[in-house]
Amino acid sequence: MGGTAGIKDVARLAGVSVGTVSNVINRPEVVGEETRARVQAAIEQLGYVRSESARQLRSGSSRIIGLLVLDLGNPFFVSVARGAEQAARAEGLGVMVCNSAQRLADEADYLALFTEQRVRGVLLTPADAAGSGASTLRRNGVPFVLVDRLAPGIDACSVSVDDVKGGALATAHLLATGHRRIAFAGGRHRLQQVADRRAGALAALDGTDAELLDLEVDGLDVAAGRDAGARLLGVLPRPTAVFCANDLLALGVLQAVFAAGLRVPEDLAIVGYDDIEFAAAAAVPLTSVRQPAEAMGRTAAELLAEETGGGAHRHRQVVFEPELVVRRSTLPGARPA
Amino acid sequence: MGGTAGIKDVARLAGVSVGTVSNVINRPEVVGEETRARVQAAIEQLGYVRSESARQLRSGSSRIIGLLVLDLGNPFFVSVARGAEQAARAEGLGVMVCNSAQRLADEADYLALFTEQRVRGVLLTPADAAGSGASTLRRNGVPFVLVDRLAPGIDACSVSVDDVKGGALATAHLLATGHRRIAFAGGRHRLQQVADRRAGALAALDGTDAELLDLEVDGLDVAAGRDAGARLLGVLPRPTAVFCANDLLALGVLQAVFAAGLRVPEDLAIVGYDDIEFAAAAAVPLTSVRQPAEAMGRTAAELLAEETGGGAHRHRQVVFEPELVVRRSTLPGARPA
DNA sequence: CGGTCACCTTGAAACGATTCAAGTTGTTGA
DNA sequence: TCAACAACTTGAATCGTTTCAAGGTGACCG
Repeated sequence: MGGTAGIKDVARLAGVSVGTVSNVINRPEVVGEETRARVQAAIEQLGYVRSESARQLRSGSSRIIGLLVLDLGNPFFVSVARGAEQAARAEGLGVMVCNSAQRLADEADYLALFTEQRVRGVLLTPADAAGSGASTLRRNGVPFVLVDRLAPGIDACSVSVDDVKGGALATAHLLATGHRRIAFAGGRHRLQQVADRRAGALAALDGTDAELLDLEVDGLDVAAGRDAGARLLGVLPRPTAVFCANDLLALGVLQAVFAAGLRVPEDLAIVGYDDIEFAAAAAVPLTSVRQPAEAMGRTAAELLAEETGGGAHRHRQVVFEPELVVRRSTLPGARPA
Repeated sequence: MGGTAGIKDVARLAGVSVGTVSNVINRPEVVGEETRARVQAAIEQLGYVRSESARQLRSGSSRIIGLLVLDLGNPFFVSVARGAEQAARAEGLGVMVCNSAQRLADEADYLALFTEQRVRGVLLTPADAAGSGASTLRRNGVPFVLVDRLAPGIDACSVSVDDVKGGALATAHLLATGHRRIAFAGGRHRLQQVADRRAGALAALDGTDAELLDLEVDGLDVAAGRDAGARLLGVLPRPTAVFCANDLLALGVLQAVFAAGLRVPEDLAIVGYDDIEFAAAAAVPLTSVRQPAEAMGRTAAELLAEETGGGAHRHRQVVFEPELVVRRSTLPGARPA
């Protein structure tokens, strides 16, 4: 036992050549039945485990794909990862999940790690609008699929959701329920997704008498939401609704509203984005824009598998549709006049 | 460019031997200044990236550690992963995060993947009480640290929290706020953590006139909690409080209570476990038992680094203390007589 | 009986790095 | 002038696989 037995040891014990052992492992059908059994027995007996690095070095291809997500603390990305993992397993591939936490430096580090590992390919949720990560990969010849992001001008596959439309859906809903003074928690964030959702909101507002108040945030998590919520409540005249760039922010805003002794949706209506599971379980169940997270992960992994699978492949841009889920946090009803 | 330049190409371009290039990369201080600059330039120019599999094959040691968690959908484990990642980076190591989803078959698959990769070591949250994963790793000579689990009888490091104590804390709190009929959502689950929390609850109840009702669950997520909650409300006489094996269950129970038109804590008090961020943001903020998730991940990675770092090492069992965080879901007050 | 074929097995040449004993310079001190 | 030494560089051996041309055997056919 011990991880130290090599293919040579197996060959010696079974009384065959190393080539035959390799065949038993990789192309059992070409090996004679009796020989195969003898080799299998030797493998068992020695506890032989093949060295993936040697395999990869010689054969040139890796069995793992890298997945770099923007924020593992956001259940949305966890769902994406789950979907990717499922699809990858179906192809016999492993997934190495890493978290850039929206830091460009970390993104670069992980991409370098992936490149050194010669992973089969990378599923990337880019941390910046410029797409520096994508160009690094391109330069190094690493196949990749952009996730949660269109790839305009970048010659690659991508899987995304129409965020402009999502932002418009959310905002149209707020308009329809009578709001005219609406805040956008997300401000002028550098993430494309946030900018798109905001653009959708502006588009929905266009031609109405309603106005949008930009509320800067300094992260996209619950803590940032609490902070933004507290600031929002100080704004006069106070907006009657807030559209948050994601559900984590929305949950934070909700906490801030409660901490101030106010009510949702009476004093402030809230719309989130992503429809994570916790949005439905919140203090006041959150209206949110749902994205098909698992399907995105799955599709991305499938596109990558196709691209690196040897067959024909043309880059594709898969765009999913967002869907508004209305819950109590925007329930029309008694609001200040 | 392209990922195809090897160390030989660099050597040729720089007009030196491959040994020197290797030295520039790994031991720059032994190379003459002028040569080093020339080699660096060649590396840049060719976009050379060293092949990790070749490096690993020859040098025998990998730069990545595997982390296999029970449930990535549980923010508790995401925090553990974050902690592990931090510590790993500090040691110059990468982390490959995988999700066994509590399925033994998946656990086995991922451990096999880690073993083939010859990872530096594995951080394992075992999916069964028997510790089959641990013995697989032991048999293959892969160093590992158990996470969120004591290692009784297993000769390995471990990082855990005193779950019996946590269960006792939660239950003592319920007793102190007047409850006598308490349900335990988690039933006779095969996970050691769940069993321990239940044991702690029983211990706290010992010698009192209170009773514990086992409520089976068929997962440890929000959906299972909703289901268990619905069943709980049908039990007569209805328990006045429920202690849930984790916060996801608790959030699900909370939803079920609301769906039935009842109130928390008046009709049912709820205590969760883990104190995930969403517990505080819930419909009714949840009382919960906090575990130092990031510290656990960090410590586990450090122990592994020490064990595989070459220096002296003796296996250690690090046990953290749980801490009760009281919130509104158990606020003493009007309860049915 | 020779030729063909199917079937199985062999063994050596990669893959791309690291390592290390040995070699080459250049400098210093006696 | 030479020995000793420091500073740097070299190139071959090696890690554990996969791959593949070539070899061996026996069966079958004409």
